[in-house]
Amino acid sequence: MSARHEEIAEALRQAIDGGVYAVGALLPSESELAARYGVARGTVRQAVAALTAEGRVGSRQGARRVVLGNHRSQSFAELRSFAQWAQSMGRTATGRVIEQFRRPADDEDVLRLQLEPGAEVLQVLRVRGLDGERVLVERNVYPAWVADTVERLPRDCKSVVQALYDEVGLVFAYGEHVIDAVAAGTRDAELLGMRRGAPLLRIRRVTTTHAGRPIEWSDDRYRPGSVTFAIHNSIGSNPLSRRAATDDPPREL
Amino acid sequence: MSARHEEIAEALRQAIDGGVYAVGALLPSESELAARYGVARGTVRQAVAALTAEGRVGSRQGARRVVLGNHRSQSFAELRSFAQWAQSMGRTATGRVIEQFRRPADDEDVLRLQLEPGAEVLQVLRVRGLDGERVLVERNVYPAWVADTVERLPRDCKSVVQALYDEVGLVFAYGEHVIDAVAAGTRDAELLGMRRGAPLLRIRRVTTTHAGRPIEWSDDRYRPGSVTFAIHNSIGSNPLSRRAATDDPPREL
DNA sequence: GAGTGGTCTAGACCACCTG
DNA sequence: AGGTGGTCTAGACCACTCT
Repeated sequence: MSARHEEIAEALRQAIDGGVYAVGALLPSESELAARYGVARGTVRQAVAALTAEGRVGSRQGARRVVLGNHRSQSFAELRSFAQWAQSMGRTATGRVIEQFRRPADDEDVLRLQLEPGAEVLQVLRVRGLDGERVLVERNVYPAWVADTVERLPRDCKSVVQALYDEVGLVFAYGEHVIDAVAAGTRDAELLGMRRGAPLLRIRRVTTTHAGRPIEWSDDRYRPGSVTFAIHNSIGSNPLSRRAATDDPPREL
Repeated sequence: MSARHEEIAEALRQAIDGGVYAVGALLPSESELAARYGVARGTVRQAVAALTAEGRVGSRQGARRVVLGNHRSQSFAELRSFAQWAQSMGRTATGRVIEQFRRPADDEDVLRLQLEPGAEVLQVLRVRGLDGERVLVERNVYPAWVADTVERLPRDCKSVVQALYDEVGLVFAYGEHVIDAVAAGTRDAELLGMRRGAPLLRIRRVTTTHAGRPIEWSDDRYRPGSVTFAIHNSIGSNPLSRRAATDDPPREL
């Protein structure tokens, strides 16, 4: 938060949330903001670009920026682990390992984790909860080079992401998430206390290091109603994409 | 595509897709790209910022940019309507109005569309398909000020968004989407040819004009397997929460 | 036509990563 | 220590919107 443009962005966020600029109202022009904060116009542009990306203001050439909303929505804007996300919402995350074993990589593992055929992977099945309520079933697959460290973690480890950072300095830097819906399998139903076949929100994710090396892939199945995901979207640009059905058939683990 | 930074971004995209820069490889430095394309560094930064937002490259201070992937997923960023998105993928979208009627706004309508209590809305139930296959059930609610125009559209109108633009110059500029999973109701099941209770991916959306005025809200229920949604994600500027600066510096593998 | 945001330049300094 | 990306400046011109 030391960068000047971030300070300005935060000041504008608070002004919007505080009602100084109502929803539907116009923001001051870039030049005026530049004068007000004593910075160059480019710095103001960096600040308002952040608000635009968050969906708080809209922007079009030739017209003043418009305040679109003052929601403090928690989206995928930043890569957060479940535990970290929960914490930032002021809630308590729990986690428990149900099952954990090594096995040879199958075709899907080889593809997603960029492994050599025949490599070994570590599969972990976890149930995670929020404030004591069971919320999701998580199936992770780790390549061999992180398996040892993961296996050494306590089985009720609250945040695997945090633990791997603390233990070996491993950073979960980038993620790609694919979202769809799936019926609860027998195992899912049992673990979440729902009936078999109930709808679950599924997020399949590959996480990589800064260098783009895959650290894990995961199949997370959320009980609906406990967590929702929001995306803001403009005619300009934002990081959600829609794709036609691909070559990944659902499978039961 | 006339802006120089967009041309450069597109050139880099093609270089990545064409294998000039493999996944995991490093991009040339900003200075080198600036020299190569004969532009200032700021222009190169605009170009690579686009690639970063698309999840194609990763970026961190002090290190060269890394190629993360070469996906060719159509960006949903441009807030395309279903029909426009389908067309850009070379597929054929169909749509059919099942039911269309006016009714008084309920509490949900008033909230989402920012209406006065007692206002009238137009509700439309549509089924949409891709290449002849039924893919989603769409329930739209329009405020009175667009209802007339929507009612006049043909019942098999392929793209309502396009039609409203052509007819009255109305631009669907911003959207907020909330994603969850839901069980198919009797009506959903019937219309999509599935069994009742089957899992559907639900996206509830409010779309607004440039000025932030709501144009519609919609409850779209997708049959799983036909369309998936993807999000790219990076840790951004916020380093993975804190730890003591004295001991074990982060390592990268 | 006046005002606004979008693009672009040509510098500068700093924070950070890597050898 | 040298290179790289992140921040910032102070201009300029253009495309667009608004009235």
